[in-house]
Amino acid sequence: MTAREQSVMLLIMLETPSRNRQLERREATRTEILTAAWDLAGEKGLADLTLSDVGARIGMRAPSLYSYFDSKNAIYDAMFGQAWTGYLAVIDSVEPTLPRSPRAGLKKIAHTFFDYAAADLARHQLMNQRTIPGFVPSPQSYAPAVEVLERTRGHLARYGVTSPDKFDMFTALIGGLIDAQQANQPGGDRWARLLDQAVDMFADYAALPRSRRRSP
Amino acid sequence: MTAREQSVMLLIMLETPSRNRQLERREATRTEILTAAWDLAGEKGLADLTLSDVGARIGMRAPSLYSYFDSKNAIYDAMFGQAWTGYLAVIDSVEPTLPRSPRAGLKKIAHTFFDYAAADLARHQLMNQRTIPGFVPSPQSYAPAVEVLERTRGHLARYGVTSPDKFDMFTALIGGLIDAQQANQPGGDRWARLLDQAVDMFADYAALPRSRRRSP
DNA sequence: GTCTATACACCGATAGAC
DNA sequence: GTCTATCGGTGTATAGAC
Repeated sequence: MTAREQSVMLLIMLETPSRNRQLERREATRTEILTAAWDLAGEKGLADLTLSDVGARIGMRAPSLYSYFDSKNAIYDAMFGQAWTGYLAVIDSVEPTLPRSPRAGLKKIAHTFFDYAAADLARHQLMNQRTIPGFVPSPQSYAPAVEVLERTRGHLARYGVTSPDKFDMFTALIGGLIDAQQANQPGGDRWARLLDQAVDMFADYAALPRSRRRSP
Repeated sequence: MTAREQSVMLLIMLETPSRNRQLERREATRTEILTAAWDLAGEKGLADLTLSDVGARIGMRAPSLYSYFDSKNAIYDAMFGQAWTGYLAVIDSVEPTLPRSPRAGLKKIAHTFFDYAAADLARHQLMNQRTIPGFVPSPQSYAPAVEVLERTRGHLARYGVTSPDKFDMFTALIGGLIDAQQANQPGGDRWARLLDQAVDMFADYAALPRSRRRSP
């Protein structure tokens, strides 16, 4: 390390306290904006989100939001990242309790994802549909989505579902139940009730053992 | 029939030719508007449809469209009706060629619906998702959607799928493949390839015969 | 550095001239 | 029936107050 590098580092260290407080305040406001955005997306619909409404909800004018986000699409992008990061946290909390039995495990995974998607239509649309024209998540925001996919792939592999086609079939099946529920009867349980049957149907197709009493 | 009623009727009959021409012209313009709307929805996204663009495409100003539709939502509504009426026509043409075998029949139905939905993302979103906040189809436009559902229910019943739960499972399964394809890889075939496997999986679950050689 | 004020181009919708 | 003009909105951008 050169002398110049040392002095630069010292400067950074000295500045760090106030700098951290600024960054923390900024991050807190960003979070406040996103919370307001989620609320409004839930109330008025994802596509009807307006910067005026978001600003008004936290005592700000619309243009002030541009101090925290580059554009409206940047807000959608941050929401996209939050949604998938949030589900990653759900996975973290559920993972230790996953049962050993393949069918029970797949059911737990299916219910967990279904419940997360069904709890918020706007979030589901942002995560899993192309509701906002032209919206493409940034690599940063897409990363947690990829990690969710990889983690889920690992879980299914542990249960004996190794082929990519079967994995795609599983996600499409559960996603189909979610989409049907959200599109035709949001808040209801007409398709939610079918989750366990769906998993058993898939498990038979994937030739997973029926129960621990069966052959390996 | 009173004399007054007779004269009124005569008046109507005399007026009918020109009146019909007016109505036909009006209907032609409405169709022209909807065609332009479909094109633009496909190019810019369903939610980014604007009346200015629609009007410009047919040599009209935006306000002039209000002579043919009460609102932008009324245009969406008419498009919704067209989409489902169009699929009803597809059903009409496919119905006579439906195979006797349950599995082959279900596969034909699945492929037919998949292809129709996959051919147009905007149409799929309007038909099967809640992309436009607050949009609720009118009873008039919803009618063909209901008829499609009833017709399909009849087809599945003919193949031995009679329980409502199994019918919901089938539509969710095929819909899930469509949604996955449209959301993750529009225009591709990663989930389309799985259609036949999906139908077989469902047929096993619904305990449909494997082939004509089997027991009844 | 953060926010307000202001401006721009565009949206859906309405009123009224022709 | 189609137009222009207009209204209250929108997302976006910048200038400048504090």
